[in-house]
Amino acid sequence: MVSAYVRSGRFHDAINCFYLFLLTSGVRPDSYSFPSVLKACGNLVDGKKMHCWVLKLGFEWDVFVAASLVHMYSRFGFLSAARKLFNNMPVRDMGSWNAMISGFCQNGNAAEALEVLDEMRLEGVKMDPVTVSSLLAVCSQSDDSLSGMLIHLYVIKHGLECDLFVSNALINMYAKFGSLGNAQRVFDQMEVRDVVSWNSIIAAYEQNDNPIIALGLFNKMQLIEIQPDLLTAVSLASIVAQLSDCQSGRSVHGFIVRRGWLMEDVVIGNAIVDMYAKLGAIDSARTVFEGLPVKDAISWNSLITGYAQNGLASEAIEVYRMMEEHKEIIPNQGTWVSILPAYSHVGALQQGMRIHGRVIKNSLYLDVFVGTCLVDMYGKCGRLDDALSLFYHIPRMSSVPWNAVISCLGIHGHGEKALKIFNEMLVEGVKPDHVTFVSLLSACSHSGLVDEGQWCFRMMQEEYGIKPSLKHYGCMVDLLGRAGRLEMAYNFIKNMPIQPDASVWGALLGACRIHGNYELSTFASDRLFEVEPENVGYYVLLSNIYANVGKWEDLDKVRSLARNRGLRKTPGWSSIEVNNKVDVFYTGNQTHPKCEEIYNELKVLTTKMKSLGYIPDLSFVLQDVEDDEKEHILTSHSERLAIAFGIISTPLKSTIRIFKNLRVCGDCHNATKFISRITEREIIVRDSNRFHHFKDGICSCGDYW
DNA sequence: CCTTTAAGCG
Repeated sequence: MVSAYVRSGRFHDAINCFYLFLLTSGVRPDSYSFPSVLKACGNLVDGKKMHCWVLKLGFEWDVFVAASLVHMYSRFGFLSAARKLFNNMPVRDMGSWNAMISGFCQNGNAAEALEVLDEMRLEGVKMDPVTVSSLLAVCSQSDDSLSGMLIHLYVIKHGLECDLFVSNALINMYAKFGSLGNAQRVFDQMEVRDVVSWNSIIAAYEQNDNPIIALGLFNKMQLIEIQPDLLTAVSLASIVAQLSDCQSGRSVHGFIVRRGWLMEDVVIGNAIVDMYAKLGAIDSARTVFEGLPVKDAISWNSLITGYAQNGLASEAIEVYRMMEEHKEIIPNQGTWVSILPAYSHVGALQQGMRIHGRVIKNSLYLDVFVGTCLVDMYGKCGRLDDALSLFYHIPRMSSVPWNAVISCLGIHGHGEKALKIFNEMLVEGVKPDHVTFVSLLSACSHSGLVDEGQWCFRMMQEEYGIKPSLKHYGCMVDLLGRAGRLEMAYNFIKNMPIQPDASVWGALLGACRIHGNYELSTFASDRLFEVEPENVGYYVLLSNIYANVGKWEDLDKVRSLARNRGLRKTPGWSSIEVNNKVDVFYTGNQTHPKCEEIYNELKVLTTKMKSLGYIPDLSFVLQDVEDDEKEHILTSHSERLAIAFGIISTPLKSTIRIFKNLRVCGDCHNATKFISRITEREIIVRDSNRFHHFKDGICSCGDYW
């Protein structure tokens, strides 16, 4: 009975059953029941108590029972207790060694496990399939490919390859290391394969971004009538998400529901939540999440990430708030990595800093993922200095934190500094990847560093053998175009070895907007509407160009073109965080509780601005209306409402941080310069493109934007 | 008695 409970994972029931038996029946347990119940204890916590019972009933000389105790203690990481028992063992068989080693392996304690292994070798005891399987698992967990390969050599030398467990462990290990060839070779050599073998090889391809081969293997597995289990389904969910196959997603969901697995195991539920989120069906993800009988931290993390990745940052923040209300759910590293990007996205600095505090409390501040998210958060919330000093305190062996800090410097317009940090990266021996160069090129383009950008683009290909992607090309067009070299940018596009996409033509069109090139903008927009006719942003951009040069008929044409395609202008909004709360303003907003005060403040400001020489630039208004009306439209732009709200709601002369979902309008940019001078405040505006730091009537970007 | 496969995040 006890062992039946253990096999089905009901450890509490196993232990309770054992105690009931012990205390009521008066019959001595035998040497078979103790090992089972000790295994249950190893999965929970009260092993000490059970150890007492072993001693009380005189079972400590039983080899099996003693080995179980050793395993339990080494699994908890109680080195000395395990060792003491081990040294006192009457007989040391293979099982005792394995008990000790596997305990450490299951604990993730690779170093200890390998130490015991050395000892075992010194005593002339050879590894058996059990030892090997345990060790291979821990090598893959701890990324120790060297030890893993050595063990594989041992396996070949001693003919252990034919063992099912050993082969399965090898497939898993090679999958973890990304060597799919080796994993496949082991799989092909196997004479007998069980469901674990199939799951392992399917997961190998699925986890290494090869969903098509993974799916093929799944079909093969069904053909030879191996029944898929829960773990197969977990891989399957990820496969269909990678293939963005919504319909198959629904089938996988149905398959799992029919088998009742969704109610049985939280892991598969989480996998389905993640699958729907990745397929963009965030509402389905929410529904599955709500229906889960048990939710753990990963369930919550998956939903938060799902919202954040679908661009729904406020929903992600709301879900995190709900998660905090469930005291029994303890947020972990994954939670911070899910929620921090959402805070970055809306500029919720104060809330992000609260997370920073918790991260330090949980000693997770040295985690590369969390550290990178924090750097990104500080950078994107306008605290560049904090982002930089934090960067130097987190591990930076991989390119990931470097990419984040370079990108932050770029959006703040510090191109030179970004290049300097890139140089530091090379000096420290960190290899740049394709993301590094996207960050770097965009940093150059924001700062007008044309030559440096071209140098980076060449170096990327010649020294690092990275083939430029559309993102890189887009950055280059932006770099040349912004700097006014429109002809060069256009020739650059013509010479591209791959088909330019909308982002590339969009960069050219954006440059035309800045430099007012009517002819080229017409040409660029024609190409643009061929490849991406449904992006409303480009119609607005083109309207801006036409309005600027007074081509009202052309503007009307663009408008009706967009209208005929059923497109509506993305509403502009700006947000500001005051007292841990994010307020959002839409252009022309009349519903905010402080609405009247905001418009009054703007009226007062505008008068002062005009006396200092501010002239509204009416060319930024797309509507063909009277000048008075145009001026009013400019004044009610969302960024201006947010700034005015900031002025009346925060202490005098304190810094104001604004977020805008689209690009800041040129007139608002000019106006903010005046406002910063009048109110003696630093005003930091982050728009969809970059940061603008306004202070004493000037902007850090030097109007290069 | 001791052995293999699990979901989220840059």
